[in-house]
Amino acid sequence: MDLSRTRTTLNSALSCRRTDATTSGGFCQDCAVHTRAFCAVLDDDALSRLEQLHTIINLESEDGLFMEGDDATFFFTVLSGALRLSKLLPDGRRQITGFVLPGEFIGLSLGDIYVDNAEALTDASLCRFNVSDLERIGQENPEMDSRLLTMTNSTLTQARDHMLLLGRMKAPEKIASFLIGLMDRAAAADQPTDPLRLPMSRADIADYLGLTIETVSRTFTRLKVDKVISLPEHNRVQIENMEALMALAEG
Amino acid sequence: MDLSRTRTTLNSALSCRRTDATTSGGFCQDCAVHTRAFCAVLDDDALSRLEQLHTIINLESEDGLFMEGDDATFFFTVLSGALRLSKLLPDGRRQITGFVLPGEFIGLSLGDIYVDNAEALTDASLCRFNVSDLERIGQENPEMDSRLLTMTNSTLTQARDHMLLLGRMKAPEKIASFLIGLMDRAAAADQPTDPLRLPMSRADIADYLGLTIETVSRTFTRLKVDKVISLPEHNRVQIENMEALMALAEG
DNA sequence: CGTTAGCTTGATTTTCATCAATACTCGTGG
DNA sequence: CCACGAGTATTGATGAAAATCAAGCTAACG
Repeated sequence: MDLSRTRTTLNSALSCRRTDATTSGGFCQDCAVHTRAFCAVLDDDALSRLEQLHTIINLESEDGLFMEGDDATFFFTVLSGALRLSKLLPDGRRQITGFVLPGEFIGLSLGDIYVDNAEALTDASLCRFNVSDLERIGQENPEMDSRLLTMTNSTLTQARDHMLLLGRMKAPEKIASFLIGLMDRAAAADQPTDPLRLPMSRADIADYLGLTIETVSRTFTRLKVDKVISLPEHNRVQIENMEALMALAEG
Repeated sequence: MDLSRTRTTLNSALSCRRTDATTSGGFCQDCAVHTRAFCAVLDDDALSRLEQLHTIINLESEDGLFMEGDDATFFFTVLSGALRLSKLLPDGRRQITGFVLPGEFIGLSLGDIYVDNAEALTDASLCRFNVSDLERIGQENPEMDSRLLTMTNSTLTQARDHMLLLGRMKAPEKIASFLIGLMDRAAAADQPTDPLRLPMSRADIADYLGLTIETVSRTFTRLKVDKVISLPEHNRVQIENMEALMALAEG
């Protein structure tokens, strides 16, 4: 098992390239995710206060946003790109607990520290707030907590589905479920699904599905041989037989 | 794999023994969990409205409360006992996604149907509300959503910890983590930890940890042989070497 | 007691991880 | 433009962990 990951130094949020609200020239009304993010339910008053408080953060692929154990000072909404959340065992074994897509948020913590690692999967931009500012706005805008509750509950539902996958599915079922889930999300975001782009490495897929990269690779070639998918490029998948894929995903 | 589970008919919430608010004679102030449950943050006014709306449900061990796909009409707070939440694959493979203890709630759904199965692990009593009633109270009492958010977030954190266990831990590590977690929860609830009671069967433990009952059993005896634990009874565990157990749990 | 459900133990098989080598991709510099 | 090298992916051979198959055992209950 690769121990180097535990030693990898991740950038702290503070060291990322940053554009503040006044120079970014962006307003919430123009924001790419303003209809989907937690702030979509806020009125103009609250929104204009958020505008004063936000900072735009730009990450490059593989940049770290925060690590497990860091002070949970900030709360982020993803504007573009994708991030991964992960947890590590002391010996470096890694489990990716989820991918975070535009409109979704990161960094809502229980106590005062983050409970997982967040890293950019692709180049990404985020909208950052101080947790304390956000709490203040939340107290004055009850609809915000309601919205955060709905979004958190949705994430919890996904987490439980993923627990079924991790605990009870075999490798081919895991891969099939993964591809279908990815396709659904791409379709929902009006991104091409034919072929489908894999924005993450084999290592990321393995650590998401509780497998090794070798098993991921072997399972892809197995599906290829069986004419269920084809792989025009290493990070593009063409689904050739959707019925077969769905049959696999269902167990 | 045992297919019989998918055919098992579970009682619907409607068929459970029920005591309504007037005959139960219970008031929120006297409730065993009134300092811990979601309703702890409500003022006297809201509480007295809840009193009018609640119904006490009593379950016996192994009774079903609801199944995945049922209309999500009700929301429940556990007053006593414990329940399990689970998800099934079509062929009967089961993953237990969590145990629900007194003070915690069940049945907050995304859409209009439940996304998992809820069954009593032990005899249990619950406080039941109509989701629609609760939503009304919530709109008038913003602190309720804030409380539900905190509790849901806490459950999500547990779920992610469990994903690390399911995806990356070996059987002995899973069992050790499980025992430590159980001990912490028992200690937090002022229940005896010496020996520690296992309120669930080997099958439940297996389906919670993503193992088979045979592997659970073998791992227990392995820990016993290694003098890490002893098993005075099938459902009591005595931790003999806490250091060794914690070392295992950490990987 | 006898029966049954739940638990343990043993033998064998399967799946996936590990170890090891090879190929592909892409960027860099000769 | 091609050679080189690093990182990533694939493929192959082997091994280990856990599942499966199959008896027994134990404890609880009529």
